[in-house]
Amino acid sequence: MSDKDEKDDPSSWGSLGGFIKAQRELANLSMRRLAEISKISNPYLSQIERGMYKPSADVLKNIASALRVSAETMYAQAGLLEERPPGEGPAALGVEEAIRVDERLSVEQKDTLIRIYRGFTISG
Amino acid sequence: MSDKDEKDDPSSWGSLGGFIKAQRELANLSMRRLAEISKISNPYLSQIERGMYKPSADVLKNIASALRVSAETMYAQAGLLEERPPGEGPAALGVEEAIRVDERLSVEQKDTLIRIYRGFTISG
DNA sequence: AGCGCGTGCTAGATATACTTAGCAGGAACC
DNA sequence: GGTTCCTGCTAAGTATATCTAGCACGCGCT
Repeated sequence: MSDKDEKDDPSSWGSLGGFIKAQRELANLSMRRLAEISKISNPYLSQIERGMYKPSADVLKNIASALRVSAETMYAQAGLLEERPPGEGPAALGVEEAIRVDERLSVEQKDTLIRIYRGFTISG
Repeated sequence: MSDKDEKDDPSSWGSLGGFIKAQRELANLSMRRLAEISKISNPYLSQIERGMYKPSADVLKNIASALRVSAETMYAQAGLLEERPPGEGPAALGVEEAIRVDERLSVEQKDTLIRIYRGFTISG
C-alpha cells in the first residue's frame, strides 16, 4: 500500500476521502464491501478516497449510511454545510427562514411577518 | 402546453424544484438573477425548478445560500438528510420556536409576532 | 408599426460523476 | 510449481449534470 499522496487537493475534498477511508478501516470493511453496501462501484470508491472526484450528495448519503455516520457529519466533512459560527449566529436567519419555509403561510403573509420582524430587529 | 408533467420523481425532486421556485418568487428574484447569485446558468435553474435534474449538493448549497435558506433546509427538501433526530431537526424548526429563541426580540415583540402568526395560521 | 429589454424555456455541446472489464500483488490452500 | 481467493488500482466507456447560444413571448417606449 504505502499510501502517501497528499498533493491532489482541489479544495477540501481530499479530507473527505481521508475521512471515508478512516471510517471504512475503522469498521474493518474492504473497499468492495463498502462499495457494495453503498451501492457504488469499488473503483469509484477508490477514486473518492483518493480525492479525485467529488461525489454527489446522493452517493455521500449512501456512504454515510453504510458507515453508520450521520449524513450531516458527512456533508460537513465534504464542506457542504455552511459553518456555524458559535455564539453569533444564524438566529437572525432562523426566524426569517422559518417563516419563509412555513407552508401554511401565503406569500403575502410571509412578506408581512418578515417585514414586521425586520422592523423589530432594526430598532433594537 | 399547460402540461401537467407529473412523471415519476423517484425521490421528491419535484417538490425540491417547487420549493426553490417558491422561495425564489418570495424573494422577488428572476431566474437569471438567482442563477447568477447561485453561480449556475439560468437554463439549468429552469430545469431544476421543473424537477428535470437532481442538482449536486454543491449547487444546492449555493442556491440555499442565495435564497438565504440554511443548507440543512435545502438538503431536507431534497430528501438528502434522512436523519431526523427526535424533537425535529433544523428543517422543521417552527416559526413560533424560532421567534421565542431569538434574543434580539423583546417579550412584547415576540408576543406580537406570535399572535400575528397564529392569526394567519388559524384560517389556513 | 417597429424597437429594446425583460422574462422563462429549448437544443446541442462539454465537463464530470459513475460503471463494467480487467490488471498486479499477496496469502492460503493443493 | 501451481491454482483460487482476497486486496486495491487503472483504463475506457456510459450516463448525467451543467454550460453556451439562441428562441418565443410580453411589456413599455418613440
